[in-house]
Amino acid sequence: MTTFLSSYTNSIDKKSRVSVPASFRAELANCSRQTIVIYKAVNENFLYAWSYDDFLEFAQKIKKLPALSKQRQRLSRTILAAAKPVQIDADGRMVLPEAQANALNLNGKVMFAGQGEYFTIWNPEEFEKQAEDDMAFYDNDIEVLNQQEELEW
Amino acid sequence: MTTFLSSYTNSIDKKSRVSVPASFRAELANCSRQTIVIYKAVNENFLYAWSYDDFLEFAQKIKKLPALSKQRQRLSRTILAAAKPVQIDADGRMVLPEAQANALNLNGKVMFAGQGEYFTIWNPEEFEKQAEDDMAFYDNDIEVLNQQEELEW
DNA sequence: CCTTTACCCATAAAATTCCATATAATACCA
DNA sequence: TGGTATTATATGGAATTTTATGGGTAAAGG
Repeated sequence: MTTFLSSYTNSIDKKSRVSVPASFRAELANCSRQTIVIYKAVNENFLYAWSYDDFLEFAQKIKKLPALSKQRQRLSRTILAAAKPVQIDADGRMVLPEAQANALNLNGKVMFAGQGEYFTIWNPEEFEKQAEDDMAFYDNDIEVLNQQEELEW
Repeated sequence: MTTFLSSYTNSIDKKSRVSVPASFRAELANCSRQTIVIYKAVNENFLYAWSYDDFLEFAQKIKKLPALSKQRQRLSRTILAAAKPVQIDADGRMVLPEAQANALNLNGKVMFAGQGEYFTIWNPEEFEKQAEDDMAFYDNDIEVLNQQEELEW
């Protein structure tokens, strides 16, 4: 299973190209294609990015909802219909889809944050703010994680 | 399971390289890769260092939370995105990530402290201070340990 | 056509590998 | 057991490779 770790900040050029961090590319190497599926987090200012393979697996969860249910209708619209597959070129770069790049209000720099089986894409300054907010929850979150650990035994 | 014991102080050079203590390298020998995952302890002045394998196991706990939940978002941002995997080279050295090295305020020396399935990385002087502080809690901590022992029998 | 997208190449900077050596630890042997 | 040879470890620096990134050009598509 893919595991993206660490974070990186790269430049975005006039053609909307950014280098995908080398370590992320290495993670993708054993996937069936060098394609990343990107969609915007609802009510948040970052993008989700999955390997094509893992995104399909994630999409299964949505597919399991009754085919014509309202929930499925809505989720497949906000996630599946919004998802853009982008290819990684021979130089290890991808082109950020216009609409999604605009949503991030970028200033020449793009930040990639490894978050396990997916990574997220940010305006670097925005990520900094978010990180500060996250700290307020840290102790509590760790507590929950520890409790989960106990349950497993 | 990996068990790091003892402590060592080595030099850090201009290129931010430090030798990983030989006994720690021996401990890592049966891991799938000679990679250490490093991340800074929150609100403390030392770094955690895990074998790649053991860190992935830890990451599993985070991955078990629902993929798009707020809690998982926060934990994976503060821990997974902050975690830097570093390779051990043929000479037994690793490069300390810049941001994390800065956080330790190093003066040419790095201290490694084996703490069981992970080890920690310190500014040697800082570790000395910490050791003194720890002494104040010693009697009480041993008490807790004894109680846990009784429960297990 | 003209615009966008995919390829290809070039290069600077950064990261990694390779080699060389001093020192410390260990093994060997008289 | 004392002394010496051998090996392992830590560490400095040079050489090589990888990465990120800019620009050009051909192909594709409207």
